[in-house]
Amino acid sequence: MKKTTINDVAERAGVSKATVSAVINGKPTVKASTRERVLSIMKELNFRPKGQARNLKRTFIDKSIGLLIRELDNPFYTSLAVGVKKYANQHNYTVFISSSECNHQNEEKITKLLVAKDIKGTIIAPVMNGTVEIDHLFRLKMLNFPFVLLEEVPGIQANVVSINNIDAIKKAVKFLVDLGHKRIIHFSGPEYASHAYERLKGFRQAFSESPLIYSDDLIIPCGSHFHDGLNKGLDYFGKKENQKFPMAVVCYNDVVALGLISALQKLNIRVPEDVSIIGNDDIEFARHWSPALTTISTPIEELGRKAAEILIHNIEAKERLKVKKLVLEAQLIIRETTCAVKK
Amino acid sequence: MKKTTINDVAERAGVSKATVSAVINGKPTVKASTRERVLSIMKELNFRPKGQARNLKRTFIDKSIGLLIRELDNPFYTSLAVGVKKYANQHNYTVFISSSECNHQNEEKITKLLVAKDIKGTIIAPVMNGTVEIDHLFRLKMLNFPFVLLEEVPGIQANVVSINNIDAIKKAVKFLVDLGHKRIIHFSGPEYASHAYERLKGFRQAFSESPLIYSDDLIIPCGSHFHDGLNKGLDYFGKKENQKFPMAVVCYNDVVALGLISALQKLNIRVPEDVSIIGNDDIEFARHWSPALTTISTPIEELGRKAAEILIHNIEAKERLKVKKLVLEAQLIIRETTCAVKK
DNA sequence: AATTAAATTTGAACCGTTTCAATCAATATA
DNA sequence: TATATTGATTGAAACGGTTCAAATTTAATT
Repeated sequence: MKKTTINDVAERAGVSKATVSAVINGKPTVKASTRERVLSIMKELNFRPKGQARNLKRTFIDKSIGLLIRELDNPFYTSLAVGVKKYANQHNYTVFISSSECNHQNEEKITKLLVAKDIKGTIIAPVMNGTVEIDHLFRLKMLNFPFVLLEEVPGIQANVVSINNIDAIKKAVKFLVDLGHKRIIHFSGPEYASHAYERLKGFRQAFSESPLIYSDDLIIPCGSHFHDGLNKGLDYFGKKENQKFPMAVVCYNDVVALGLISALQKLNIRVPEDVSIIGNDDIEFARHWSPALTTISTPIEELGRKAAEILIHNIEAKERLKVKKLVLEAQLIIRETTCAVKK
Repeated sequence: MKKTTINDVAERAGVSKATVSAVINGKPTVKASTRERVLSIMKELNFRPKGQARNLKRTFIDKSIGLLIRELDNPFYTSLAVGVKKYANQHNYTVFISSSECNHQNEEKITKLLVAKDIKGTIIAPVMNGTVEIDHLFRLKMLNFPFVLLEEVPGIQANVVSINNIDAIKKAVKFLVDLGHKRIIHFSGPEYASHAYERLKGFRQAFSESPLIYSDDLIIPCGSHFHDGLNKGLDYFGKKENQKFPMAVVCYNDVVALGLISALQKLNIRVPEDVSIIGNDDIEFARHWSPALTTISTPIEELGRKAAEILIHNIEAKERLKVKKLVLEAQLIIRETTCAVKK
């Protein structure tokens, strides 16, 4: 069962394929009656001219980049996309976003498609759940397909723009320690998301640089959504043995932190007097919540903008460029969900 | 300044282009030393094999659809994308999202790219700011490129899946009227977004079906973000002459409604005793806010799923299909930001 | 060294369009 | 009526890869 081609249309219409082509492209030279006939046969045969073949001969100015994210409904990636888009649009590039949903197969499939479709380059937030798979990245390098990673991938020499998540969490923990907190726990993010992993790592490192002693039960596996924070919060703080106040929780992200606050309100536990809370991302809701959320502000939009900048620079470069690594710093924003421990 | 092609590489490496092709595709038949040589020349010449040309001959299973949205950072489109993605992934399709940012030129450019890249079809949330431009949609029809619209576009006979926004707002207004409200205003959305326009239209129609009398100053132009609701709220209710309580506000969307609530809290105006508020979308935050937001729940994810279903059905259909129109109904969710007017 | 088998490489056809100089048809002009 | 002009159509050559049967080279066997 072959697809119908321009030849089929031409034959059926009793004209040459050059004429059909002229109709497709709206050339004014073709006679009205011919055009009508060809058009109706195109419709009848459900003819879809193959874009790939068309672009082979004609010169089609095509400025397009990909943005391969991990999750669609994570505000982190929304901000990121906004940053990418702003820079890209200024430079006349169209961006196509696709999500791997943290599945490696998907990531691979998407990169293949980007290459197949002759997208000019892509930004990738790589899936990194335990085992690192990098074959597809090597492939991109072999094909000289420009890309920039939003995270360092072991074994791959490539452009990376990332946020210093480890340091960010360390700042948060240090802040709490300085406030006199002795009991600090972490509501951690989805395992597959590697910035979640980094935040976890930062949490551990912070302990080793403080008088506190780390133990694995300080990590409460949570997730990335409001209901994760809410449910895990109800679950954890619903148990009497966990209510050793005052204490503090560093959350994977703001949405989880807000969910946790709701949980604590339902349980009549005071924020911040009983439990201090620190979020991560500084989404718009964070500052408007009551109490306003203390959080770590990661320059996400900036991250996107920088990534786009490097990518587009690579795409348009004549010569081969040196690989570039860029690390953006996060910042602690102190609001109302943290307070000092009373002596 | 020509691009380097497979011929350049072949010549430089002293092999035939068939061999270079074999290297590109990782065929195991090529001798290791040859592979190395070719590879290094590919790198030296910065050779990027043209995907379009590659796919001409080989058979590459390519299941991809586009999703053309209006705004990146609008939760409406995030939910929509999730719905589309769920259905698409089940059927092995990859979705590429791109945003027009409500600019017509962009919309046109994106559709052109989708066609050029041989994406198999697309879902479109058309920009509709006043003047309707439909040339690009006609073009899609001519090329038999499958698409489904998320809104009826006058003059275009196409698949449409939409939400009955008009009726949704009418339900909201009727509910308020039944509660005894006499003064009901509308914080309207961005002018370019046509569902914002529909909601406005529903608001007007609701008046004509009630004892109330419509007047244009009941419409407060606002926007779609939290800060829009917040700032407009402070602005409007900061003025003494607008404080005719009790009254009610129907908001363009939830985020605006939540912003408005924050504004009222700052102004020490009670919700819902002084001002009843109704949102739109039923985002996750709505139910968790305090007070929990009364809102209109639009089946957004369902909208996306249905659109994807129809699109993919069209893509895979052998014969030409009849155009399909589907309207999904919204539902009023009563929570804590609305109350009856005391006699 | 001759023969056979296995490993590499290659020439030429092909994929489905666009392009454009050349041709053919229709109309206007002398 | 012959000729020039304009309008429509077309044939054949690209475009930049992939494919695969056939040719060539290298290694193994007798």
